[in-house]
Amino acid sequence: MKVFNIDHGSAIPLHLQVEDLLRDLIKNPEYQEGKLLPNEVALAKQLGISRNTVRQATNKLVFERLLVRKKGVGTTVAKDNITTKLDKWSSFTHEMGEKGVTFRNYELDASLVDADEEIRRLFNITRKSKVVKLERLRGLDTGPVVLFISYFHPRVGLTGKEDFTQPLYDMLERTYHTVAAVSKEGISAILADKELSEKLQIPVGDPVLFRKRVVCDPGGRPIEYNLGFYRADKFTYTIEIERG
Amino acid sequence: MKVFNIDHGSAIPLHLQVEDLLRDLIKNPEYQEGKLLPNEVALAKQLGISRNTVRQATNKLVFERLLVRKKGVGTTVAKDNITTKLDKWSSFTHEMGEKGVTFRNYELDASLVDADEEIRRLFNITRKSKVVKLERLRGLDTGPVVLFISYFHPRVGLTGKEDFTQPLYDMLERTYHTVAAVSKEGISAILADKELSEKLQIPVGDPVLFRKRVVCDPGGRPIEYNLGFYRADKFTYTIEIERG
DNA sequence: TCATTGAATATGTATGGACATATAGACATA
DNA sequence: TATGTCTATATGTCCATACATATTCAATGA
Repeated sequence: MKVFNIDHGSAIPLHLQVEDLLRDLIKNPEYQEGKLLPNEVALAKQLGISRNTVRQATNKLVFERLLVRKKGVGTTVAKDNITTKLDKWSSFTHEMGEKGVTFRNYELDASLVDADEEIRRLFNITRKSKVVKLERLRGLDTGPVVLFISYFHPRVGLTGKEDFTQPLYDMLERTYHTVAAVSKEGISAILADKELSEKLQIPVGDPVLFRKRVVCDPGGRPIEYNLGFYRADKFTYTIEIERG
Repeated sequence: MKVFNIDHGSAIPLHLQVEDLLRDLIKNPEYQEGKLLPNEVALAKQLGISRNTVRQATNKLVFERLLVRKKGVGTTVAKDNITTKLDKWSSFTHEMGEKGVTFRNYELDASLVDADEEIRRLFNITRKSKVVKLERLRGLDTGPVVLFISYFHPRVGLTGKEDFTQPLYDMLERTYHTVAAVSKEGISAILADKELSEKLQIPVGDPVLFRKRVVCDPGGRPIEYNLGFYRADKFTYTIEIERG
């Protein structure tokens, strides 16, 4: 059993230490299955801090809907988080597979990079945090069609050394227990710059379909920020209606 | 100027009273434009409560990203919330308008109903809450194409008496200051039951494209739960790829 | 047997105080 | 002019304490 300790001398605020400690603690299967967490008073005493500080930490997890407090009973790990798991969510690979189209990777590169301001805000992480960046150039046998650039939230725990050739969301679910449930996305069109033209093998200035996508887990917490650049001549992402 | 008062005798917890008070307060344009809110110590003193209670209230709004606290400076209303407002988000009416297709309403009915369990969980509201339900049957001149059923979060403030013939998200933004920024959606296919077949004017058992959509404001808070039932023979919602 | 009471226990609410730390502005200095 | 320093101010962190209220369960009593 892991020993939980609080460092009163540390520069890290106590409530943040407790928060991390709790995040670790509730990974334990018995808590996942519904066991009551140590009660606030006991936990405070055990850690040598005040109950208020414990609450400050748990408050955050409660807000994130990781924990559920019940007056007179105790605190447990939330069962099935927030949004009804939507009926269908499929990765790009699956969508294409269902259409009978086979994709291949032209380039694939993963690395650990600093998070820029946009990503920091989106993921709500600090300046010091590193994120895994995944760049994938994918297409048909006849040539590349789409360039994906993905950034993953540190919470997921990727190292950048993973095998990214398998379907991404399957891998996240199986290996990292991270379920991609919903996404927010916006679509617009841009012109190909030099880099895009080279990668997608189109002239500079050609139209490119640009899709931003934030993939979230069932609790609505972001796990991936994904930029997709599609050859507009090869790919349409539309709502279509036939005239009656 | 509205007088803010706290009722110590009320059954409603003080921090909730303060929370409501703040929600009202920050609707004031000067705060929307960045003016510092009254500082915590002064506010506590003015309301005759402790600073911690004030913080308990502001904490919630900070969590919701409505407020931003800055150490040594003060607290302000959050400017442009959370997710980078995605580049493009358009309502169904707009999407169709851009394609040069004109839609008409075949049926339109709004009412106040009890929220079922799914909606309560999605909106995080209590059993007692009523929600506005909007049912719209829309289509081309040649016949109905899609049945929309929408539920609106009570926070939006709809009564059910609104003019729903105008574009929905425009109306929400202009009249209710609710910005629909992002949505989460899932798509699946179902078979038409009796009700659907009658409304969409198709045989029972015909395929129907079923779309669940949760529309959220820029802070990620749900404002609408939307079910869309599309005639699959008239409407496709797809990712298409052309063979090279 | 069954309903009521009451104790134990957990979270919910609220107070009041203390010191730490980041910020902006005024001021003094090189 | 540029730089550093001091200070007032506001939030950040943390504590000890008290009482309210919901829940559970065992003991009690009709």
